[in-house]
Amino acid sequence: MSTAEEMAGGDPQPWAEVTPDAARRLLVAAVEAFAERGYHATTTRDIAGRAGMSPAALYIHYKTKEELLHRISRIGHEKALEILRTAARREGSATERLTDAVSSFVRWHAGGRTTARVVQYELDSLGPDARAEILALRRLVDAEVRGIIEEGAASGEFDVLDVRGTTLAVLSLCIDVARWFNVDGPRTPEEVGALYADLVLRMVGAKSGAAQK
Amino acid sequence: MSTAEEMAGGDPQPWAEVTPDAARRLLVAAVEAFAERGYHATTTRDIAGRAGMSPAALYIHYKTKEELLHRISRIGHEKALEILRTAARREGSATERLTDAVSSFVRWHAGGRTTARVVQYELDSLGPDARAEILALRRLVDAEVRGIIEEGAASGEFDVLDVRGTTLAVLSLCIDVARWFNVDGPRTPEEVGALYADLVLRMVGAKSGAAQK
DNA sequence: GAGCACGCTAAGCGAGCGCTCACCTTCGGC
DNA sequence: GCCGAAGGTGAGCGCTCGCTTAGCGTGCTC
Repeated sequence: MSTAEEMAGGDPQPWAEVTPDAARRLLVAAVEAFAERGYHATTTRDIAGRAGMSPAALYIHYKTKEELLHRISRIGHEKALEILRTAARREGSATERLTDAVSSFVRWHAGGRTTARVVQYELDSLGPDARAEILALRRLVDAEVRGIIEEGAASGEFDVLDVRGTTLAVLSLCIDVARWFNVDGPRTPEEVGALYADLVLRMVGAKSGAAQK
Repeated sequence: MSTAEEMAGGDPQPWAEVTPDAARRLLVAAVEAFAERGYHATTTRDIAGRAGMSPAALYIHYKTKEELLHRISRIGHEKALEILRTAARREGSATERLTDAVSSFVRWHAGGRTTARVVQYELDSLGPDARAEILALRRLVDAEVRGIIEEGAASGEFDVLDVRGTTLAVLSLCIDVARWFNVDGPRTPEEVGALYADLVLRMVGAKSGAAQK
């Protein structure tokens, strides 16, 4: 929730839907800790400490440590899905919508890298029920991107041999940004978003010459 | 070291450089356990149990649990680097060498997903010294791929705006295969390798019409 | 065939884990 | 001004963790 995240395209009012205030502070602390050290290497004492509370306070708002991860993961996936839906359902050609989808999705992963890391890489730490729920959200994410690519391919705007495989690769490329992106590195989230949108248009064989912007 | 990994393009004699036999069995058990549950969620008792030994046996061959991860990571990165070097330094055009590099690199990540997962995703679990050593290997990996792309761009074979950014994206795409690839899924490592080689050629704007194979 | 290095085990240590419990504040309603 | 609910704390329980230590069997050496 620090300034870096907000400046870099993150939500200006992140986790606003989490109430009361103490529960939100704990959740934000958990996001930071999970992103830094991973779920299993994070202790409940660490989370409570970051939120300025005693270890016991965590259990007033959350039943277990896993429930914290579950809540983070669900809210994060819903946010990711919303970003892609907005891009997929706006006006414009498949090329424009794919550009919008990739650049905004990448901006979210780069700018909110802390959150995105937890959302994308701690899925296996959830129990079976929670994981199944999150996997359903991921299928919706996949469907949004696949929809754009299918439409572009059907209209002749794109040139794609394997729609499912290409969709997988596009999402994979975007998601992996959360692994390598460095806030102190040479690229801003906006730059990476623009670069990746161009690369993805090339991958789908979009007709417009994105090669020479 | 199971059949699936060997059939799918993995090393037929994996971890042969690790001796004595008991040390290799422990290391193979650790790879499996780390890949399944992650480093921090894996106990030394679990590793020893998989290798058919008592927990104490681990400490005869390795000083700590982290030394196991360090050894796995270094051997894995050396193997990955060797794969890319072989492709980068063979005869042929930049297009041919990039195709070779991507398809073999992807085959390794898909076929040896167990190993690749540990190698690519447990880097943060290492201590500062070990992590620095591994990061040096990763820079060599990056340099091999960047070299091919630079040569293709210089000769006019490729059309690339941002060589460093494109290199990053290509490697990112390949590495993320270890996250999503499923041995029981619909695609073989060879199919993913071929698909990804085609997508990467599109990303670098290779002149040859890979779009219509 | 005695001596011994080596590989391994059974038992367990100190520490830190997730989580609980008894109790303490604060504060709005009447 | 009293009261109960809501939200917090300090202490600590039971457990499992990474790792150690004392001792045992086995096979090689001479």
